[in-house]
Amino acid sequence: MKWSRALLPTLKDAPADAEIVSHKLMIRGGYIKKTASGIYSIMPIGLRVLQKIAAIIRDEMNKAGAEELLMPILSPAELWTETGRWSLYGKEMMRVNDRADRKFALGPTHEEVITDIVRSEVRSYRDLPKNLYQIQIKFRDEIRPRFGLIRAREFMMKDAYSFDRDEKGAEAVYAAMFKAYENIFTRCGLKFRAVEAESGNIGGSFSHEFMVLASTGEETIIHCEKCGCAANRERSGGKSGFTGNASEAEKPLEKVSTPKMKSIDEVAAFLKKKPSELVKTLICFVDGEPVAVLLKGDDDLNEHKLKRQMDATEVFMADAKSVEKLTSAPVGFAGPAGLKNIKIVADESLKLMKNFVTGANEADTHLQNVNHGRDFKVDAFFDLRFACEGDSCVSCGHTLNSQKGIEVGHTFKLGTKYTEKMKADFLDETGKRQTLIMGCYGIGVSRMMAAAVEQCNDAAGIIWPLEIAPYHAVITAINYQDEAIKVAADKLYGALSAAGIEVLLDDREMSAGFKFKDAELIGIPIRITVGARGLKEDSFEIAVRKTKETIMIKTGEAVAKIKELAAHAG
RNA sequence: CGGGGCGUAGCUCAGGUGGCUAGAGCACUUGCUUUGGGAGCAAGGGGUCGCACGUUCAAGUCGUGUCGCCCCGACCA
Repeated sequence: MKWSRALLPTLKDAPADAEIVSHKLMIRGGYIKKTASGIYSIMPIGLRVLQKIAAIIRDEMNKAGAEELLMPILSPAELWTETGRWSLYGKEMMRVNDRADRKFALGPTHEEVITDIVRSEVRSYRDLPKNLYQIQIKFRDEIRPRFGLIRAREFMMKDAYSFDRDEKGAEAVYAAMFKAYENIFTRCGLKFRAVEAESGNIGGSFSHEFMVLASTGEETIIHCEKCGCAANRERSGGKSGFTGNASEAEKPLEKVSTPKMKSIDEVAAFLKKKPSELVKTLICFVDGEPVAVLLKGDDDLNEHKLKRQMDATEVFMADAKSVEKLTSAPVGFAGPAGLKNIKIVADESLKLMKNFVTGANEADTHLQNVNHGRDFKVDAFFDLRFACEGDSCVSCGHTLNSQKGIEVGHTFKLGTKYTEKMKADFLDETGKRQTLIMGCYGIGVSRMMAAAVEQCNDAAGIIWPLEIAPYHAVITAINYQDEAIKVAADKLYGALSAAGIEVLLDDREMSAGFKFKDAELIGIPIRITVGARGLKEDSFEIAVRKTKETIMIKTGEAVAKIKELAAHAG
């Protein structure tokens, strides 16, 4: 492609509304253009990247025995009603009515649709297993779209759905998908980590997330270098090194005035204590019931753990009004002692604590030397805190590290969650009706493009891994108006194209510096400079974007060298 | 949905206590010069100042409403 003919608008300044590096660089590099909030047009070179990622995904999915299909973007309300998700999904699912006023959803995911297809076509164990996938636009009306393609409302997704006759089969396909995912991210040239995860809205029994590692990622991964286990911060159950003071004698309860001290840090500083000597009391609603949750002052509540431990479907923090009503004190002064009509659950660390500080359920007042058993009764102890760096690994005891990542893939073992409700079953060898066992496997294709940029960039711009770069090479023709340069550049362009190298020829009437900056901004892995200086020596200059390494090469050897570089860069 | 902010040229942004013809840089067009790190000179084109209503002799500027966009939070691939 000749640059002068491409729609490839680069920008010196990033638009004011771009916040993170991938968003800025993709807009500046002409990869994407915002059409509405959270809705982007993919510009030509952006599409090239997306298609390369998609091609790798297709290849690995096909190799793993999956079969591609394409489902409609609109799905009828009736299917969603069958699983209950028409009402459960909430506003994130965009709903539309057709001319006859029939209700449809803009597909945020396709479990219902695929299950409907499979239940009507699969009747016998002989038809199993099945693993079907599509690469398609999804729409989720996000509460707050942000970060460009990282959290867009409309996005490209690969979603696969497997159907098996038994657990053994389901686990085998899950393992195959896991392996395929590892291959996909590796082939795309990305550093990533697979972690244990919460299954969230989709549901199911277990699940993994695939994180592209990037310091700017929103997700926190807790992992163990020694045994290799890794989990999303929400899921991770590290053991804290907290030893407590359980052997201390119980001291008499004491009321202290703490005017306007609401936060743990304020109270701790005021009482000259460490935050870990305080206990925070959080009022939550667990399936509508108020619950007081106690944690060591420097720990944070992991609501997912609370939800799981209490076998609840919905957990949220109480609003200020409810807190005041339940504790008869303003927010910031809640404590377990004296609480009535409310269940009290505590993190396990409290077992090790004596003579701690809590709120007094009274404005501007805290209690010192509080002890459970004596001053209040804990209904249950659970692991409720967020694991953090420095905790020790539950499986091997080694110290845990944390990393930031961007979630680009998610695999779920769904079991019969959908197939049961939708009566998707088959007859086994004995003629008995059995429910299909399902799994689902997603990759955010467009998010992956953004995550790659987030992982691979420098001050000058994007640094694409070769496998997903829009072009392998760019020929920067300095002064293309000069006949000798034009001839040399055109010849090289033709030779590279013939050799299967995807190459962009910068034939614009721009100054050299401008073209260099543009080439670096859009992130093409290999740049070949064709200019008078090199031609005098019958040479071109080759520059590798990633290493900034430059070499002079005789014009006749350029194609071979570039082919070699392209092969190695991967 | 709660809190905050912003809408002026393709992009970044001035102007804002009302005042006559709305500005700058970058980008764009033409010409000349230039050509190995975001070139120089000259001449140009481009705006219903988000939209509506109101106040006023007069609104980019003040008021009300509305729409859009962004940030923080709750929520999430």
